[in-house]
Amino acid sequence: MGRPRGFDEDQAVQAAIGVFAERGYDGTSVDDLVASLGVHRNSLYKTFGSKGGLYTRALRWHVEHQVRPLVAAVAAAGDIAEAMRRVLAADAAEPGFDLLLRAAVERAPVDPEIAEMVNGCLGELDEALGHVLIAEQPGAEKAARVAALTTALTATVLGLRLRARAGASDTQTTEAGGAVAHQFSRHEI
Amino acid sequence: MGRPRGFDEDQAVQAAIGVFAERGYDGTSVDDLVASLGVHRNSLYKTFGSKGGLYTRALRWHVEHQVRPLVAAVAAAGDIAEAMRRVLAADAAEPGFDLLLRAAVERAPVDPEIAEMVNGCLGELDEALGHVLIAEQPGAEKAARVAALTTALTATVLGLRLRARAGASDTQTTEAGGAVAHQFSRHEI
DNA sequence: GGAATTTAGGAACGATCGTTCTTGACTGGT
DNA sequence: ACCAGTCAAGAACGATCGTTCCTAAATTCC
Repeated sequence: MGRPRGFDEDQAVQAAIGVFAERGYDGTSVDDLVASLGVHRNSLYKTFGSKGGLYTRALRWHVEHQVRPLVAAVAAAGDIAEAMRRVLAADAAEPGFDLLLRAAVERAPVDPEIAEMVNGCLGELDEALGHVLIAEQPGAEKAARVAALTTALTATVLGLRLRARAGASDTQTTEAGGAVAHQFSRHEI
Repeated sequence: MGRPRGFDEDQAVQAAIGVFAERGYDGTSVDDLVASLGVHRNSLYKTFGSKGGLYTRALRWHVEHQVRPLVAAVAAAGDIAEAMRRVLAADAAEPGFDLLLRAAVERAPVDPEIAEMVNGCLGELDEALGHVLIAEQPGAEKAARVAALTTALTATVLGLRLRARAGASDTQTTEAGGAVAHQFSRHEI
């Protein structure tokens, strides 16, 4: 059935995640991708259709294989402090969720498909944090309030990573995460 | 002293803020700027030096004239709920702080001058929230804990605006802001 | 009313953008 | 062995990128 491929598709997608996360969509050229992925132009277009197609594939892979496990780890945490610690630890290490962050800022507003993936993923994180919050505060039945708080907590996580990217120190973000977790855990919500 | 200018410099900078905030740095071409600012190429380069120079000027103006008043309004708020309301209201309206958000994500990591401006501005927001927090909780002397909490609160604000950009509804972000403010205000920190 | 000086208006630069085409190398099925 | 089909390699496409150059128009100073 023809000549076999000289590259692994998933491996190429993973490399694309790193490049897009670092330089952004508009800041990444096809030449950059060709050089970083080890996949030649023709194969790239044959396999992914376009630069945008590769980006969508990369974000999908990122969400499903890198962010989803992080969400699962958060959902399995015993308390908010532990959940916060896990999400910030995964954030500081590779691969984190930098591509999701950048996609939310620069692609979601102009690409409905990207927006749907981003919001779906953030919604899952909301849910995970909600489970931890409810398990920790068994007396709180007000689902609406929990939902609002989890939205805020997810926003805090995103914002802390954003500040880390912009130059904030690891200790600053770690302490901030711990402080907000403490604030949420020692009183009822 | 030569032919007078056919454009207002501050007005051009303000227009640039809008364009850069909407399309990002790499997503904005000089042709876009020429068309949106009503300033012709030669004048643009004569006045601002380069695309990057104009971006720096735009961000500086944004921080000093648009974000700073917002920070002042936050600092003057009576409690965290009011501060949160003010920051989210200014966020939903024009001009908000979208350029600061985008700069933090896509320019601060690669441009030290931008990083310094962004972090300085976020630090001011931290301070403003810290004042409100301390005034509200007069018994809390632990400055370190307040600093960590304000870092987290600033991150929450950034994250909520990020989610709004990505498609979250106004009510969702508003309720989230209210919920987190409530969480911070009705117990001591 | 020139001379000097500054801006506006565009054409034009080389470089790079995303994408396509051409050619040859390599494979499985008959 | 040969044909059909897939992939690699790279040249090449028109368009657009950020930037510069040249000329004409408009102002102040003498």
